[in-house]
Amino acid sequence: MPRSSKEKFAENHELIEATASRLFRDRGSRNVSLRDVMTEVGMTQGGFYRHYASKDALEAAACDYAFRQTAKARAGWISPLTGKRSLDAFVARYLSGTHRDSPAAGCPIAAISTDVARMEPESPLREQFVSGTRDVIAELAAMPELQHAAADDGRRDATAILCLLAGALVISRAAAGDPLSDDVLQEAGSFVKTLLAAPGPRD
Amino acid sequence: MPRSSKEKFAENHELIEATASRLFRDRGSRNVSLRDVMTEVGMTQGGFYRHYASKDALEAAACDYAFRQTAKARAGWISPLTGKRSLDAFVARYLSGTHRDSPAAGCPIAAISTDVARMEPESPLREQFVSGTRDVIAELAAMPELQHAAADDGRRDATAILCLLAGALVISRAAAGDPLSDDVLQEAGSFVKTLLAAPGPRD
DNA sequence: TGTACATCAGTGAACGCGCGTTCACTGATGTAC
DNA sequence: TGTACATCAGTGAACGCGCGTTCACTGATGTAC
Repeated sequence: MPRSSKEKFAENHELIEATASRLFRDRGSRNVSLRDVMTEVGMTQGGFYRHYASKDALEAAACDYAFRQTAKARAGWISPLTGKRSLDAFVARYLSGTHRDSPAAGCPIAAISTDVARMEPESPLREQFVSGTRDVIAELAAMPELQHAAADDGRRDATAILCLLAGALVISRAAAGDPLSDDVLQEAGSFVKTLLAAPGPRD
Repeated sequence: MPRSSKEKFAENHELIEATASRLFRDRGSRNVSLRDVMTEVGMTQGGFYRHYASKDALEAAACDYAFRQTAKARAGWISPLTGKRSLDAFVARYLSGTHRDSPAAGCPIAAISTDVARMEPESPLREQFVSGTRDVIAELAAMPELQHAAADDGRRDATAILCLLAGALVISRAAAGDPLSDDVLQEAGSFVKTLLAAPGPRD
C-alpha cells in the first residue's frame, strides 16, 4: 500500500522520530540500525529516506525530540507536599531507580552526551544537544531554591547540580547490577539535599 | 617475520592494550576496529587473536589499563603551594581544558561510562569499570579536605564530587566548540571551590 | 655445546554478516480541467 | 461533480563497504637430546 496521505505521512514522521529517540537513548545510535527503527515503526527500511536525508539527520532530530519530551515530563515533577515544582522534587526524580532503569525515556544529557562528544565539531546533533542543555540549565536556575542572592541568578549552582545529577546517573547505569549503582544515586541525592539545607547563599 | 620471542610477545601485548585503551577512550570501542588498533601497533589484524580471545576481552583489558594509567597520573597531581596531593589540585586538573581535550589519556569514567552502561549485565568490562570506579572514590575520600567528622569517612562527599566532576567533563566535551563547554568547566570548578571553603563538616 | 625438531607469534587472504544508502517499481493520493 | 493524470510515500531487492573472526601458512624461537 504505497503513498500515504499528508496526515499519515506526518504521523509516520513523528513516529520515526520518537522511536529513534527512544532506541538511540537506550542503546546508542551506533548500536541501532535504521532497519531496527523502521521495523519498530512498522515500515520497511527503504521508506526512511522519504523522511530524512541520512542517519545523521535523524540523530539530530531524535535528540531534539528527547529534550522536548523530557521537558514536558519534568513539568509534572512536583513536590508531593507543596504541589509545586521544586529542586528537591527534581533531584528525587532525576536520581530515581526508575530514571536509571529507563534511559529510553530519560534525560538525553545522561543518555547520549558521550556519543555527542565523539561527533564531528560542527554536526547538527551537537548543536541540538547544546541548545537543549542550555534550556535545562536555565530551567534549573529558575528553581526557587536557587533564587538566592547570587549575582549570576543561580546559573553557576544550576550548572554544577546538573553536572552532579547527570554524572551520578551515568555512573549508576554503568554500575548497574552492583551495589555501587544504588549507592551512587543515594549518596548524590543525600549530598544535594544537605547542600540545599545549608544556610545562606553559596557564593 | 613470524614468531616473536617471549619478551617481544609481552611487549606487543602491552602495546595492544595501551593502544586500544587510548583509541577506545577517544572514539568509543564501537567506532574503533581491531584493524585500527593493530595497524597503530604496527601489526596485522590476524595476529590479534594470539593476544585476546575477542574484542570484548580487549575492551575489559583496555578499561583496566585506563584506570591503572590514570591512577598513576593522578599521583602527580599535587598542589603548587604545598607540593602535596589535595582535592583542590585534583579538581583543577580534572576540570582543565587539557583533560577535556584529551579523552584518550584521561579518566575512563568520563570517557566510556555510557558504553559500559550499554553492555550486557555480566560483562567483564562492567566488572573492571565498577572496580576501577570504587578505587577512585576511595582515593578521593582519603583526601585531606574530606577527612572531616563525617560518619562515613567522606565517602558520600567523595562520590558526589566524582559525579560532579565526571558529569562536568562529559557535558563539556559534548559542548566542545561552544562557549558552554568552557562555562561548564569553570562553573563546576567554582562551585566545588566554594563548597570546600564553607565552614564545618557537611552532614 | 651443537643439532634436530616442535612450538607458536604473526601474516594476509577469506568467511559470513549487517550496515547505510540507492533505486526501479507500485498504486493511493492529490490536483487540474 | 467527475475524470484523467501527475505526484510521491512506501516497498523490497540490491549496492558496496567494513566489520569480527577464522585459517592455512611461515619461519624464528625455544627445547629435548
